[in-house]
Formats: sequence, structure tokens, C-alpha cells
Amino acid sequence: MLATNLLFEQFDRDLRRRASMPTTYYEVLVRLSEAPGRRLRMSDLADRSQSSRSRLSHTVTRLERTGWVRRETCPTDLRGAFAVLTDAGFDALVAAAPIHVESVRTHLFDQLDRHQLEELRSVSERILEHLITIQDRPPSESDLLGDLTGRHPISDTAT
Amino acid sequence: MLATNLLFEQFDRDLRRRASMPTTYYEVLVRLSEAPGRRLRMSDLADRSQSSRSRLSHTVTRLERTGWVRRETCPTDLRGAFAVLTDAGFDALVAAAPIHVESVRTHLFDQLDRHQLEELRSVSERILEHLITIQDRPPSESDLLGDLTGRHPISDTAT
DNA sequence: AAGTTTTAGTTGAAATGTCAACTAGAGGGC
DNA sequence: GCCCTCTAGTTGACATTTCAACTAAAACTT
Repeated sequence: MLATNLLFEQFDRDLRRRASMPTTYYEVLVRLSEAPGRRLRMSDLADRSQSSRSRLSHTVTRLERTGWVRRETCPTDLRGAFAVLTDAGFDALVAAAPIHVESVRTHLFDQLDRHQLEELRSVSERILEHLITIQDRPPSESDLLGDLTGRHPISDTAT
Repeated sequence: MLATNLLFEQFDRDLRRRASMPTTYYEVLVRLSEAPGRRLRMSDLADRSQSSRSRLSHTVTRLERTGWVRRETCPTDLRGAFAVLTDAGFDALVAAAPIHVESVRTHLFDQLDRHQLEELRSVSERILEHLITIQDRPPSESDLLGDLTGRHPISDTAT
């Protein structure tokens, strides 16, 4: 947990310092850039960018103020809204992407050998698969109530 | 990044739902409980609990309001302050710890085999070592300016 | 078609985190 | 002692996130 926290902070620091863009913005811009027409429905974008709907709504409001994203109403569903990547937003992303890519390379990929990378991938996939499984079927009480008799001092898993 | 994000969110959800305690509080209480006299200087506590001094100061103010921590002035350094874990704070931690431990076991350790755990440990140590190294010696420009010629589509490292 | 329930998305308030400025005491040099 | 600088910690303003309440449209039910 310590390692991943510091790693994420490093990624964010690099992106802020060298591209003046927080990771939250970057994530949103990337998702939009990948989508056909560089546009996505708000909910869809929220899911893809690891964000709650509320948070995304606020974020997009800020991104509109910077001019990187604009909202458009959806013609087929009058409740709906599209977030659309502007040209300025695309330019900002093009400038930021190599910085982030290099940051990830420097601090993560270059530090690990081929075998470690393969294992990291397999670990991540395993955890992801597990989490998605339990999200589909919300956990019963018994899933988390194990026998704890004398097994752990308080600090065992804190870092 | 997706896996670790979801994993942390799951830990936090479990702790909030079943122990009414956010991970930030838990982290602080654990560090204090480990310290001799269940007390630490603010700066020391900030370092150990992955927090900025400012953030810790605010957090401790909130923890004082819940009655889990109290501040004490330092006799040998009049600028200094101790954060001290109260009995109520210790009780809250004793209640929360097994929940968190079980959460970590369920969502992380139980999902991986012996070999994956060993590799995950080695990966974490490697990354940690790297990050500590570059923190000691702040990065020169050239550390991050690599040759990017045509290597990465934008989305390569986004998740 | 009317009534009910979902779904999409926004909003404002409260909680939390960040940042820069600040107070005050410690420590060193002369 | 006096001056300068550094360290410990707090504070308040501001940015962001969370949470619950809300609007409005879609979708279903009968």
C-alpha cells in the first residue's frame, strides 16, 4: 500500500509539474480521446474514468472552464448529456501524454524485470477479477466474518 | 492502477461500513497505537501515516472532536505537540482492526498464491526503493526526458 | 393514458485535502 | 546577547470529493 500510494503520488506530481494537469483531468481526457467522435455520455465517462457521477459532473464543469471539454445535449435522450473533448483539450492531452507515459515507464516499468512485470500483471488481473465478482453479488455478512482468534497484531496490514 | 484503486476503495468501504472509520483515521490510530506511550510528535506521526503536516493537523483536529486523540504540549520543545491516543481511540481501533485485517485477507491475500505474494512483495520493495532514491536526490530534467519517438499511443498507460 | 418506477444527470452543503502564509520557539555564528 | 536562519506546527482560503436531495425524462405496468 505504501509503494502504490507513493507511486501514484509520483505520477501525479510529474503530470502536474510538467504538464500542469492533475491525474483526474488526464484520466477524463484520455477516455474521451479514445471514444468515437471524442465524446461520451456522462455516465459512460464516469464508469470508464473511475469516478462517481457526481464527481464527474463537477470535474466536467471545471474542465469546461479550462476549455478542454464542452457539454452537448443528447438528441435521442433528453435527460442525457455528452461530454465532448475540444480541440484545445486534445492538444493539452497530446502534450501531457508523453510525460505521463515516460513517468510510468521511469518509475514502474523500468524498475521491474520481465518476470516481475508478468507476475504483476497476473496479480492485478486476479484481484480485479475478484473485486468485480463481489461487486456483482454484494457481499453477504459471512463473507467478511472470519475466525480471527489471536491471529493478527493491529499493525500487520497497515502498510 | 485500476486494480489497486478498486482494492483501496474496497478496504475503505469495508472499514467505513463495518467500523464507521475512514482509512485515514485508521492509519493515524494504528501509528499512535504502535508508539511508546501511544503518543507521537505531530511531524513524526505525519511521516509515518503518509500525510502532509497540514493534513495531519486538520485530521487530528477532527480526531480530537471524536475523542479518539488528544493533543499535548511537548515539555522539551515548546514549539512541539504530541498527538496522544485516548482510551476511546484505542477501543475504536481494537474494534476496527480485525475488520480491516479480514478485509485485506479476503480481498488480497486469499486471492493470491504463495508465489504471487512473494513476487508482489519483491515488486513493492523494488518500487519503494526506487522512489526513495529519487526523493533523496530530486530528479534532474534528463531523468524524465526520454526518447518518445512513436512509441506510445495515448491510452497505453492510462489504466 | 395515467401512474409508478428507473435512469441520467445536476446541484448545494458538508467533509476533506492542498497550498501558501503565518507564529513562535530552537539553533548557530559572532 | 543579538541576528539570522531553520524547524514545528497551525491556520485560513481555496479546490476537490462525498453525500443526499433534487429535476426531468424514459420505461414500464396495467
